[in-house]
Amino acid sequence: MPAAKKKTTTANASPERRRELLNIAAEVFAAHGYNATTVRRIADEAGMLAGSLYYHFDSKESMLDEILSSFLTELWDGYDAVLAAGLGPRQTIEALVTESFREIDRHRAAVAIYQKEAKHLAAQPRFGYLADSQEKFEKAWLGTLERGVADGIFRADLDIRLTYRFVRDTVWVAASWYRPGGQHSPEEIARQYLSMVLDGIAVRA
Amino acid sequence: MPAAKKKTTTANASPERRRELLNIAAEVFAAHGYNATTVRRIADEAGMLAGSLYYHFDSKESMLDEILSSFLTELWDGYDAVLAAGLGPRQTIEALVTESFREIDRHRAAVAIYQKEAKHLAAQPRFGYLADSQEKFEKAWLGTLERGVADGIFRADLDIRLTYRFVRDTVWVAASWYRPGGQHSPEEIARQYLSMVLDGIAVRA
Amino acid sequence: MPAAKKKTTTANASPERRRELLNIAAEVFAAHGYNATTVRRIADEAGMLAGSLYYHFDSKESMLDEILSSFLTELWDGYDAVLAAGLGPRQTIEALVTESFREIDRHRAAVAIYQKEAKHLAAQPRFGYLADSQEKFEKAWLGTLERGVADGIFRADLDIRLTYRFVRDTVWVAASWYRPGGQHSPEEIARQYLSMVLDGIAVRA
Amino acid sequence: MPAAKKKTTTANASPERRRELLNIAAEVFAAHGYNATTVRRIADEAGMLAGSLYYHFDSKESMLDEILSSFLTELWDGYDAVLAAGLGPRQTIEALVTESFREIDRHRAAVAIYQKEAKHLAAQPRFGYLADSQEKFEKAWLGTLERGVADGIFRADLDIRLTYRFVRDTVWVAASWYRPGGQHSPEEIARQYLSMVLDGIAVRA
DNA sequence: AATGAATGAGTCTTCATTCAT
DNA sequence: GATGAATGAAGACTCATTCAT
Repeated sequence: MPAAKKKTTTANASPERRRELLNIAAEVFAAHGYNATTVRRIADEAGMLAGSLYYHFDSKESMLDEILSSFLTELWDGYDAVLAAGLGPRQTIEALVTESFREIDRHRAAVAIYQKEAKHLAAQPRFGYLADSQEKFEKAWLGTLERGVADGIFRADLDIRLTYRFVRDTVWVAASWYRPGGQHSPEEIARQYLSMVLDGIAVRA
Repeated sequence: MPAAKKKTTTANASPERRRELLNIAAEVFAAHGYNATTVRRIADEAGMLAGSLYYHFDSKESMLDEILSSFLTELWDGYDAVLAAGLGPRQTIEALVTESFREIDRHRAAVAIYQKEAKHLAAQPRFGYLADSQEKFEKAWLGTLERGVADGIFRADLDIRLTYRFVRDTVWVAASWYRPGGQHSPEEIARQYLSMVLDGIAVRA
Repeated sequence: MPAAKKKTTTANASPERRRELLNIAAEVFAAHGYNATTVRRIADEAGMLAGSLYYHFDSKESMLDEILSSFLTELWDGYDAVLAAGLGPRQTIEALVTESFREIDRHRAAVAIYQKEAKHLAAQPRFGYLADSQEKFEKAWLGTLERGVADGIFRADLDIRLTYRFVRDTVWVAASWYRPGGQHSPEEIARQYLSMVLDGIAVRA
Repeated sequence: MPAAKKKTTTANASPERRRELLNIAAEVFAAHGYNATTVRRIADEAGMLAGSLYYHFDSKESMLDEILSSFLTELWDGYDAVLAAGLGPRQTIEALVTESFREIDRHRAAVAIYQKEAKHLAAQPRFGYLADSQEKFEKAWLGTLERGVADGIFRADLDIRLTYRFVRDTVWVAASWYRPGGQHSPEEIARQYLSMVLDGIAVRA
């Protein structure tokens, strides 16, 4: 009499150990790229043999999946709270940028991976949620910018989609150089970025 | 037997064919990432068999090398001309940004590859010139910004290194979405980007 | 400009070489079982390295697939000809048995593999044709037997499905001991088997 | 340190639990083949973890061993009784066939495994008893048939070895489709098989 | 008796590269 | 200039097995 079949998803193992291992994996993926990272390298870094990782995870891809999806989950928790707060366009942008830098602070590796790999991963069914997230993301930011233009708060003489990309990239690329625990706190970096993006770097006449 | 070991095959073949093949390779590298791109894929795209590429090139890596180095050569031709022109800080930044968007227009694939792979490639001796270029690049941009701050043209209340990264990333990330022959000319995109970077997106009080 | 994309099915390579390799593979599969056979073993037997087989075939499974499907194709060519000939039940059975032994003679390895692996393979979508074939097979044999019983040519006091299995197994199991080029020709073996099946081994009173 | 290396764990545990587990294992081996069966699959089916099986058994192979050897032991108990009874050739064949179907009824899984794996296992020293059994088996059956031919009870115009294989395979292959508790009792199936084998399926003129 | 976590050997497969033709 | 066939090294993954708890 079969007892508990189909526990194949390898969701065994204590969540803490999984987290540890995922952090290690994320770090290596971020540093060398997903494809260039060997499972063995991750295992080395974790002090175990390559095959042992498969006790905790189904595959290298499922590690990536879990890293990205848990990052996006947290990100959207923060974003949704901001968007639900009913702030004005400028305050919304400020809050989104600040929240973004906080996420970069907490999930630097995941963000870096996201930057490098999201585009081609989004094509695979398994990573369809990346495309979904991108769409939702665009709607939130672009919508806020448009509202700001309509309200006369943001400049109307700029191509709004260009502006969107400008702000978006400006924020996320930071993951490529940001180091947690560095000179500036995420909030301070956000403040400076916002100042640049909103007011420009030129001295006002 | 003469000692002319390597490079017996390479560099035969008409330069035009090489260029064609490198363009194809660059496109595929840009789309899927260098590591994820198989030589066979490039060959498929070129209508030949994988092995046949080795009549034209020493290795997959040498294709990458040639793509990146010829891009950087052109880039520095443009940059050096700008830097030698003796312009003021603001005009220099304007000219560098414009030149950069022109390079993105001409070498979109190469720039995209550069963005994704430069960081980890720079560690390898063969790609040492990437690190050199990055250093020279930083010197040029950061120097100009510092000059601008000293001259009272750029704001002094911002962390200058943060500003540098902001401008640098802002420009190059554009390669990830830019499509040659699109709605805006490189010059027009440069103009809008400059307006954002210099004056900010907020309406002036 | 991509020329001839999507030739991924690895149906390159001269058909003769493929056949040679498939014969080798079939022999090894038959001797040790599909699962217990390593790709390396096949390659060894073929005088090449394991990886080299992948120039000719997509996977170990596709070798198995090709072995089984090409056997079944030939088998049904023969069977269909017999069934289309409009013979009486007894003559049909005789012809089917004879044809079967000829197939065993020509495809001994494939038949042995079929015997061992068909049952669990048939569950996989890729090998669905095995189930189809089994069904068609049953229809042909069982139908002929039923016709024979109706015509008063075969005994009516036996469970007809039991009889079907008896005849079916009787024939195919022979693949496990048959060696081509042995003492008896396939036709001679067929003659003796038919004599046993039709008349029994007991001396008639 | 005493020299009692192996078998420290094994053979602990209540014999009933062992039996249960062996039955489960046999079922899985029979369904998917020994090699294709993972220890984890057996454990799943038994509602425990893979490692836990090693409290009861030394190895996967030892499970197989125990399954096959205990089947053969029982089989020979039955056969030996028949052979010792001093029956005539026809009655001996009848008794052996009946006994065989009873074994199939009791040890269906073991018989199915035996059919699939015996040939290549027999080569390994550990399973030498399989070869021994086969030899003894052949001696018993072939001898009885020869005696029958000599006595004028069985036909003399057939190749006796072919006849032997015919009868042998005819009986054992039944394990591949037989389901205990089905429509016919083992004795009834034996009766029908004997009728076919002895008298043939054709209506007597 | 059984679990959780790991080992280590081995498997299939991929892929850059070579080279005779 | 290109093909066809192969090499060889490496990679992801599997699985029987071990063992402390």
